[in-house]
Amino acid sequence: MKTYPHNVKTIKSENRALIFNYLRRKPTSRAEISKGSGMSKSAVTMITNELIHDGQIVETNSAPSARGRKSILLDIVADYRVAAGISLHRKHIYVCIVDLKSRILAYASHKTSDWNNPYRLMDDAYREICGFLEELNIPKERCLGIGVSAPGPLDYVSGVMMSSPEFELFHNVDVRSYLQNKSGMPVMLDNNAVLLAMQQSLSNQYPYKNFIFVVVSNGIGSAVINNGTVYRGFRGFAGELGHTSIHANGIPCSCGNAGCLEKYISIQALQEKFGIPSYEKVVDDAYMGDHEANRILEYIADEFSCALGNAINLFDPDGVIIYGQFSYRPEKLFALLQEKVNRRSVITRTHPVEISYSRMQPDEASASVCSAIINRYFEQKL
Amino acid sequence: MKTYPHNVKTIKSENRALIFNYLRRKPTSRAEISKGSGMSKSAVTMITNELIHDGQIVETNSAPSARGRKSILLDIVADYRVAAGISLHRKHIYVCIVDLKSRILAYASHKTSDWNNPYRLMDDAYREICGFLEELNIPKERCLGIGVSAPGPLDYVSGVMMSSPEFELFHNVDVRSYLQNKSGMPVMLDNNAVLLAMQQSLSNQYPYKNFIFVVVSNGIGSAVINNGTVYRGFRGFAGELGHTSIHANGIPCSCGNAGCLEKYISIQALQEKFGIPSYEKVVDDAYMGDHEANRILEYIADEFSCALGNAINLFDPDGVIIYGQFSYRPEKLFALLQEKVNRRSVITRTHPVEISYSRMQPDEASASVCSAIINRYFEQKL
DNA sequence: TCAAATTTATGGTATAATAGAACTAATAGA
DNA sequence: TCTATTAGTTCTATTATACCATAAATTTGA
Repeated sequence: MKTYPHNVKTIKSENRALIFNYLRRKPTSRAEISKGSGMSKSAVTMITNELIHDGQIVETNSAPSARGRKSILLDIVADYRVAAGISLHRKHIYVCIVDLKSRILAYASHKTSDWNNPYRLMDDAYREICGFLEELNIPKERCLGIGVSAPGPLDYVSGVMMSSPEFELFHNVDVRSYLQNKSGMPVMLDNNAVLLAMQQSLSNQYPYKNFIFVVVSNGIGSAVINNGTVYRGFRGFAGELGHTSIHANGIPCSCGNAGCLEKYISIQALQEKFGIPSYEKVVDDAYMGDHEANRILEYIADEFSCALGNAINLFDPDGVIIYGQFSYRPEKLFALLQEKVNRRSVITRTHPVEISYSRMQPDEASASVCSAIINRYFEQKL
Repeated sequence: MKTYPHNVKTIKSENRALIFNYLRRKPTSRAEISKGSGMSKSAVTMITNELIHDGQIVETNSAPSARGRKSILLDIVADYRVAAGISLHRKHIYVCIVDLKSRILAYASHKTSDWNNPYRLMDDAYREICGFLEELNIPKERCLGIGVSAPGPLDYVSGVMMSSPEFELFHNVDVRSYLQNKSGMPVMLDNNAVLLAMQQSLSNQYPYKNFIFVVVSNGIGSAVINNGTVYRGFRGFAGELGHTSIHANGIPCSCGNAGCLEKYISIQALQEKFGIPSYEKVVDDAYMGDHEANRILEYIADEFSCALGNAINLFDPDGVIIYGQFSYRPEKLFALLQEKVNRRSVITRTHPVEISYSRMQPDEASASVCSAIINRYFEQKL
């Protein structure tokens, strides 16, 4: 249900966003954009020339063509703007400056146990951002804003972090207001699974149009990308895969539910159940043919496939991408997962649903903290 | 990721759709539409006058106002167009003609066991539709198309029914092509849960913006409405709640999975487990204070709340609406469900998620078979 | 009863954006 | 060098809206 009207002015900004959606994936010619998007050539010319004039895009080399005049590729000007990012993790905090192509221009990572004062933490991070911008000689006006990522429950609409077991001391910290007032820049708070999924969606590593992105670390979070946009639900809390129950009367979880996936396949859970030293060790042993190690992988695949199968049955994706822990030598586990998911999910009877591991590089993942800010720029809802 | 461009012409059709979205809910004045939608008064006047001229809407009585000129309410002309519907159930087939306000103008229901020849079935249904149109003196041109609903797995994009345990003999029946060729009208095939959810969404019975609609009959299906539109997933198979597993190693299901919700709370399952004569009897007994009957309700709520909690954790809705079987004297069961879901779902820690039973009337539900066709008309993507 | 205030609806004009056609530019191959 | 082909630009007609002024209808209160 669309509640905003369209007028002559919105046309242009929507079409501009459409053009950016091509360019940010790869350099593209005017002709190709016109054909792909359905816009007239003249409209594409008009908009792109304006963007060139502004310095937002440039003409790069020309692309070979079978016959006729070569096309001139247009490309994003990566450093037209930058974005700052603050990534909160359980044991460290990561601060970075990122360009429009998600390349990291500056970063720092600090260990921290000082969760007592989230405001001081934000102060420090903001000071660091200012320092980076100065070093890079980038005036504040060229910084689009600050993206903040956190693993815990948060309200992305209001920009407030809620209390969680992991971040005990973050009781309704209004990250957005605080940082926005301090910096005078737009601030966007988001869940790290959502941000990573956005980044993955853009990376073209997998061709999925509708995928579930699962982040396995201490907890298990997820996000769903539906035709290129994040499925948010009512308040943006969608995707709590880790607290999905696979045993209605199973192991009690701190969340109040019983049988939560996290209680079965998180590293902590595996350590408790099997006494393993590390997941990597188990995988290495499994490849060496160790029976017990293979049994553990089988167990993980069994439990995980149940939760994944459920999510697939509900979301009907064309792919599932798993990020984090299980990406270590993933072939063996993923073969098992695929097989078991195929058995469990009725959706896979109608079309294949590929279970893949994320090939995102560490720096891409780090840069993802800015992806909401950068997306906002490219949408240019002027 | 929008892939169609906007031009001067699309503006108008989108704004017209915006106006219809107000009018189909309730009669509304031009002024109110203008304020609510953000469109200028002149644009609203322009479009509505055109629609009046076409006979698509009319001015009705004027609405009282505190001060100043009374506003003139505009209303849909319900019989400007009609839609035909064919609803396939396991043991009967339902055929109807519906107006733009989802009022049933003609209908018939037939018992049938003749699933041997789905084409003859469609032939019969289409003949009946033609008969109805003749009786009602409605020329074929005024019929928007034929909506077809079925409970089994189907591809709404291509309009093909797939084989399922319930409809064994429907092996890839191309309902759309067959009926479209026969009738020369647009044909839309859809899942009955989706159609009911669309109808519910329009009915304004509940204020939810993002709800999960669950249909409990022989199987358990569901559909998710996200900001007024159906969440479809990759190929429209989303919402297989009934084959969501709540016991990873539970009762084997014909779908290949184990522990599917259907295997626990479907009437058949309850009869097998508890030997009950009918669900209604159990409920009546429970209200009379019967201990065993209350135990059964508790059991249902336990199992159901697990699947619902999972779906809520994944979709983050503001409400869940349950339709069908459990709507019989629902207060007792729904109180239990609400309590258990609140315990199981982490989402309910952040905002309330109401578990309600659908108050849709039987005729509304029957008319829902046409809701995709009618929605298509009101969207008027000209 | 009548004027002021208020709200609804309409009409005219300026503006913005696109489509489409005609045109120029560049390129490969015969 | 000529031709077919594709890329990109420019100009004009079209279309839809916003904005402003105005008209119409209604209530309030003097």
